[in-house]
Amino acid sequence: MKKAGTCDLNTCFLCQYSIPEWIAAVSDHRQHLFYKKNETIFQEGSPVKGIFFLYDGKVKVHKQWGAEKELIVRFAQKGDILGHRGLGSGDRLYTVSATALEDTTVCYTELSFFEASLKVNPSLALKLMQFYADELQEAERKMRNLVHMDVKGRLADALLELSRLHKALHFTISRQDLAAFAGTTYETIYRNLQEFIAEKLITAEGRAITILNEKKLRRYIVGG
Amino acid sequence: MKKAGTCDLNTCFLCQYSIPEWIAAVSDHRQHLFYKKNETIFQEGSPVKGIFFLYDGKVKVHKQWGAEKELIVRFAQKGDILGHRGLGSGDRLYTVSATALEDTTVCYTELSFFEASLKVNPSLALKLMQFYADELQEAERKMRNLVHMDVKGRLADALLELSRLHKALHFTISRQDLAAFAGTTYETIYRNLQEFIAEKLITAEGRAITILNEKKLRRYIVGG
DNA sequence: CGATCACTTGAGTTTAGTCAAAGCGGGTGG
DNA sequence: CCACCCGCTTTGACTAAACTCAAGTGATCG
Repeated sequence: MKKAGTCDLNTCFLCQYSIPEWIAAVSDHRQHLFYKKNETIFQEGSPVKGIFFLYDGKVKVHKQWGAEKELIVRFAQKGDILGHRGLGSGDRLYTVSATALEDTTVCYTELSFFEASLKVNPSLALKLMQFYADELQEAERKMRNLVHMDVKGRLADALLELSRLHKALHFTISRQDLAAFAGTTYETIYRNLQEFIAEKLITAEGRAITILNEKKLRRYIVGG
Repeated sequence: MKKAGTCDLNTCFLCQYSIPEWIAAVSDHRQHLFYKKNETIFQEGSPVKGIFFLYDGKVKVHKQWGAEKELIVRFAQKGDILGHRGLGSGDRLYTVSATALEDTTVCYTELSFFEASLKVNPSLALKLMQFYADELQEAERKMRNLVHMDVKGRLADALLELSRLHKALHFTISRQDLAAFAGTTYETIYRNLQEFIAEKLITAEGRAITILNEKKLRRYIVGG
């Protein structure tokens, strides 16, 4: 990780919702940090120091289980907030890790300054609240899927979500990460991807995946 | 559901965090509603009209899957907020249902008034944000458990959480609900409960469950 | 007294997780 | 240049957890 220049005011959450009186303070308190591919931005269990806004790059947010296993909770895109799970009422420890999937630039703010911003700026707090509400809904939808859908359905859901995130039918992801995102194992993902390829719903060349038939893919998500 | 009297100012979230100028308005805009056991408070998929605060009773918050299957997302206790998932940025539809587990009184507020309160009262918004952050953490922890823990571990976790919610080692819950909470089926829960009983970690008389050995129960939650 | 409903138990099936091994570049250093 | 090693992919075989189905049991209620 190394430091870099400053952030244009309209990319991140914090800046977009800054009230005029506060813009100067925001400029003073934020800094740009640069992370290389595969570098850890923060680690589950370590104390929360600050909040990150993703300025450029891709980041996975994941929870560990034992040494080997993980669950990817979310992929963050440009403009997204990172580290906000630390704002709860419990211990100030990260409950997830964040790892750069490509070279990534973030806009970083000390926790204390961010909390001060929230107090001073109700519309920021409101916006953040809304963001949480959305994340919570999504998390609960995923929980239901994990319980009631089979792996193939979850994989279809994961692929469609990735496509939505990238705003394209084509994107890149390792099978390992796909497995951790769909909540299953490498081999199972491998076999199910093969099936989707055989059905001509997708193509895959290494990590590059293209969705060919979104509609049929979506059928796997229905269930009862 | 029928209407009832008014709410003492200190039970719910909304009232506790009311700023002085707003208390009169809060009094005008809230009302008490009474729900009988098993009555639906709101239904997944229907439009969000307002926010509820649980004044007395127990409520399950659940997501449906097909006709038969459900997942219980959370049990609400006195003072808890209900319906807050509707505050996200998407459609204003409930993404979960809420059903009274016993006779229940709630303090109800129109959505528009609640949103106005949030704008006027930053500490309410902040408090709610923190609440969401906690819920999100918990939801993500549960997701990880669903993926990586076996049923016995999830049941142990569910039992301990219920005990924590009731602030007692003794509580009452149907096996059906226990299954929906742990993300599994009736029969599987039944068999695993038998095992816990055989190991003298709990007792169960019908729906009444008592935890005998919290420490050993907790061991089932560890995993890797 | 029959019907209904939840509880209890057994048996069979299935999905997906585990383990193991072979294949396949691609890069590195001898 | 070749041999080797590493990491990822591919595939097969086995295993086990837990879901499903089905049927028996017992209690309750009209």
